[in-house]
Amino acid sequence: MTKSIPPTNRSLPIALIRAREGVMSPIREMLSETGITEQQWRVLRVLAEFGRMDTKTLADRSSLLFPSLTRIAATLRDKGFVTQTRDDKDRRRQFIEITATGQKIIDDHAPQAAMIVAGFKETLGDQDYETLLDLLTRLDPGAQG
Amino acid sequence: MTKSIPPTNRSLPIALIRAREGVMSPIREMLSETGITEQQWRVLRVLAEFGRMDTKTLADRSSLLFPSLTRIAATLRDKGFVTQTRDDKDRRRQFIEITATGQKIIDDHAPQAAMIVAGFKETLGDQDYETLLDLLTRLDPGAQG
DNA sequence: GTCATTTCCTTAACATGTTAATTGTTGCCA
DNA sequence: TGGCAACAATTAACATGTTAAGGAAATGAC
Repeated sequence: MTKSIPPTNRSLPIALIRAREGVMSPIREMLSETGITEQQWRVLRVLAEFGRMDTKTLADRSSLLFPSLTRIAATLRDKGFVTQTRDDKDRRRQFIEITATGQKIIDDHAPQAAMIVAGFKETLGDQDYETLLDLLTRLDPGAQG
Repeated sequence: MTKSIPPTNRSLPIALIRAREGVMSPIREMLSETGITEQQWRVLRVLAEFGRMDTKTLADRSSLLFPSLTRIAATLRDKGFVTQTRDDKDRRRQFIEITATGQKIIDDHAPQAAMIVAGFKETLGDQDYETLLDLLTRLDPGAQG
């Protein structure tokens, strides 16, 4: 019994990629009319949910690496969806806040996003859906617990 | 009861991203010494498992889009890990095959990859691991069933 | 106070993801 | 056979992922 890697059709990394693609495809389609990307949407959602915060916290909550967030923040600022302000007490740090224009993007598309997610919840069933979220969380070393 | 999107910590797309990052991080670390990327590894694995095949099938089995595969195939060819040959009967099509050098990359690192995956299997337990794979597959519209 | 260290953020460089446009071939059919 | 639709693959353009290096500001030892 050799210890070879599993066939690709039962590979966890590939399964994760395909599932993500399946979930993101309709969301990307929905976002295409807004002109913002999936990651920009994620940043706006975090800002809408938690309010003004520093860049490190934002990167963590958005699951983005710093270099990506730097670019995305610049893009969103240029589009007028967020504002960037320096921390006067520590001028290295920076705070980011969603604007009314950015909030409108969220408000206008949140219902449709909710419907898409509800569709997947229905596909799996409420119980399996929660089970899936729990199992995924257990693969995330950053999750507390 | 407003129908708003779920908080980001119970968001399916974000949970998928974080789980993928948790799983891929040690695999990327393992691959860093080989000089190939995670996607290049995936392509080589598919070729090692199924043998010579046309580009469309390879893209499908590797879960890669065509433009990505074009670049990756060129990179792997330059590194001597795969060969590309035109189909004489239909000169639009192309076949890709792993070389002995490429196969050696797989052979040399497959055990370590297997150990990493086994670690996650142990983390979740055999039962939950299989459950997770099943649930993920149900989110993939490309999966038959 | 000064300098090395640390921290936060940005840039750089390269690979991939994504969509759209383009090129080269094949097949069809009037 | 001539022309057009369909197809395979590439290229282009832009955004992000990833790692490494760089720059500015704060911290701490002395």
